[in-house]
Amino acid sequence: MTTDNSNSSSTEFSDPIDAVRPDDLRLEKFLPYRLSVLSNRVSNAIADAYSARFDLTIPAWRVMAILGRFPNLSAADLVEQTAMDKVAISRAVSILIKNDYITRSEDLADRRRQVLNLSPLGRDVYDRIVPLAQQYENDLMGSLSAEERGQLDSIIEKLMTRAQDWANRGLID
Amino acid sequence: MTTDNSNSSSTEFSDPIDAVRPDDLRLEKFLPYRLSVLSNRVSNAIADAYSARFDLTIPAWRVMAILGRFPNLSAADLVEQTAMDKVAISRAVSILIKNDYITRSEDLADRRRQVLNLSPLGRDVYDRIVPLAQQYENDLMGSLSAEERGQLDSIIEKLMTRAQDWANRGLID
DNA sequence: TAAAATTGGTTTCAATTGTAACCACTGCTG
DNA sequence: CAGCAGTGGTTACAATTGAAACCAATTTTA
Repeated sequence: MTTDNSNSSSTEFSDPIDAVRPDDLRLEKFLPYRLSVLSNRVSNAIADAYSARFDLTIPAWRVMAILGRFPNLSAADLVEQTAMDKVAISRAVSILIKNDYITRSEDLADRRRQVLNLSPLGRDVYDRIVPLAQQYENDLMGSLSAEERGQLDSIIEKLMTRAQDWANRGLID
Repeated sequence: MTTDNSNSSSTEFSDPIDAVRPDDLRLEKFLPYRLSVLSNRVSNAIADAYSARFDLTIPAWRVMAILGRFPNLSAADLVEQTAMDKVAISRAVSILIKNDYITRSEDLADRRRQVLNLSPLGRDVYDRIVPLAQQYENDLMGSLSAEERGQLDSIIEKLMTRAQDWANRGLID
């Protein structure tokens, strides 16, 4: 019920704002901008929560989130799973090891690889951080209807694919 | 259906998380994570385009986007319009002045303020950048149906509001 | 009307992040 | 096998970003 001002999607300007040049860009309606603001707000809030309670950065938390589900991964495996790059992983891992949240052991079969796992302490933290994360997620999702949640899911998927295409081939024009 | 019976506002944690291990968290379904990945992909692609063609960073571009629509703003006005902070604005402005994309003049009424405007060159660049930005936006939106575009608009609005609430009051728990 | 507090904006310094170079090891090719 | 390309991971260094201190002009207030 709160939702509607009329259909705000299309591009009609009957603006009161006199003499708006036809091709001005309205930043506040520009999707890349809005995504960026939204994502930053969300990430900052969560980053604060994690760092205050567990002394964890977001990259480090991501690594833990993956290791909690999938034991015995290497750094390279983490790169695959997290959309983070090698360097970020390497730094996150070294922090986590310093905190005794994860353990690192050599892979005997391939002495370049290191097998990573949550330590008992790390598992502990993981078990406490996951509900916190879920709380944030639920709170966020709680502002949407069940229907909207479904829509959002599929919309993000589509946008993600398109943006990925850009990275691969660039914007075609 | 799944996620809520608790009205999102309330503060009840009656969770029997005593002996029960929390569910694993699936990072790839976690909204904050997905937003972050999506936003980064989009921003990076666009940042590359801008910097390659106009030697502009995203913050600088944002400042131009606003000044193109609203002349005679001060840095403080820009802070209001862009969700960027003072420092970022100050840096963007100084780059833009160095490039001769904008002009800065003293406000006689208040000698702390500086009135900013696009220079003729800046207006020129603006007129070329806006269509490029719109092309990206259209391409992104092109992956959605008209209906989805409307849904996305209102969903973002809601999420934005919720995330803003966090910033103000923190997650209530 | 002289402090004191506020506002506009910049500078400084530390922390974060990205890029490239790098070392150690593996695996292939000849 | 020797040599060389590729992989796993870290290090070094530059660029970006954020937080706090700061200067100058303005407003408040006692």
